[in-house]
Amino acid sequence: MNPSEILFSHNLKRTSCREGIIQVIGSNETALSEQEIRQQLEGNYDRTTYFRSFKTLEDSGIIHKIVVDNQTIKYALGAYNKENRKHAHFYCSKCQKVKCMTTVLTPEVPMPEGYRISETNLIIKGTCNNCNC
Amino acid sequence: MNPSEILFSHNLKRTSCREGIIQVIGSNETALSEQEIRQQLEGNYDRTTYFRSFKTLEDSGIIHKIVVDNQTIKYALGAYNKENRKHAHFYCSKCQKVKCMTTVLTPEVPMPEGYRISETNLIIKGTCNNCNC
DNA sequence: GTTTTAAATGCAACTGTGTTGCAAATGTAG
DNA sequence: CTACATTTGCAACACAGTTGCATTTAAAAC
Ligand SMILES: [Mn+2]
Ligand SMILES: [Mn+2]
Ligand SMILES: [Zn+2]
Ligand SMILES: [Zn+2]
Repeated sequence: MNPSEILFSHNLKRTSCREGIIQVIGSNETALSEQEIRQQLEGNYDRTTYFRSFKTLEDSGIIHKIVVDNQTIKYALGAYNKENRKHAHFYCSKCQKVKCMTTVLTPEVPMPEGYRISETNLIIKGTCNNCNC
Repeated sequence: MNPSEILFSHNLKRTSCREGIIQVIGSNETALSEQEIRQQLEGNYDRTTYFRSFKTLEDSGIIHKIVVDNQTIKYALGAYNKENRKHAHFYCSKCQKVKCMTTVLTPEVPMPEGYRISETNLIIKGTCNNCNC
């Protein structure tokens, strides 16, 4: 599916900003920050528009947001794997890239009595296969 | 150990701001944000001083920082349990409190060839035992 | 194709976090 | 008490995030 079809299938208006964001994120191996997306995007959209677009796209599940730390936020396509499970994310402290580790699922955590889990986020930091050569 | 002794044992100057931060964090069950710490602290310190104090205290391992999302940052005492292992953190989306789950260790994650892990963060979101009554 | 309307965008203004440089204040060792 | 290195306060700045409102636009209705 191309960006336009993706938006249509989620009952979202097909605006150039949204299509551009999906297109750029979809053509990268690693997750991208707002700045990186903006640099790869032709149209010059307002910051507000980016944030509202990210929110809309995230709410619909077209993209997902990865919070590495309070200064490092990245976006990638999709949200779940085939089994509707969430995956871990890897942050390389050398190249600063964030990769969706689709083979590493977030763990089922045994919680003390009384706690209910809605979401589990697993962020792994280290150096990636590229940077360890 | 009281705040003054903690600072001394880490070769840090015993300033009132640092002692206050340690004291406030140490007397709370859950992790605290900068604002919450400031509210419970008597002295009126500059924001810069807080941030530099947090950094110093974190670098020395006296406190640890918990990044729930890019808008929610909390601080708690300590950094490791007895076995020098890191624990998971629980964020309650009802009461917004963050709790160190010292019984839940961060998992040993099996990574693909070539990746080296330096740190693993596990953030669990849901509702806590207090809010589920 | 034109009209209509709800939704998306741009802009201005604002909050909050994080960061730096530098002068003044302070903790600590001698 | 004195001297000195460290910490602090202040000013200035960078940048993420958020809101209200007027304008523009997508897409449905005609
Ligand atoms: Mn991912
Ligand atoms: Mn903790
Ligand atoms: Zn790398
Ligand atoms: Zn709660």
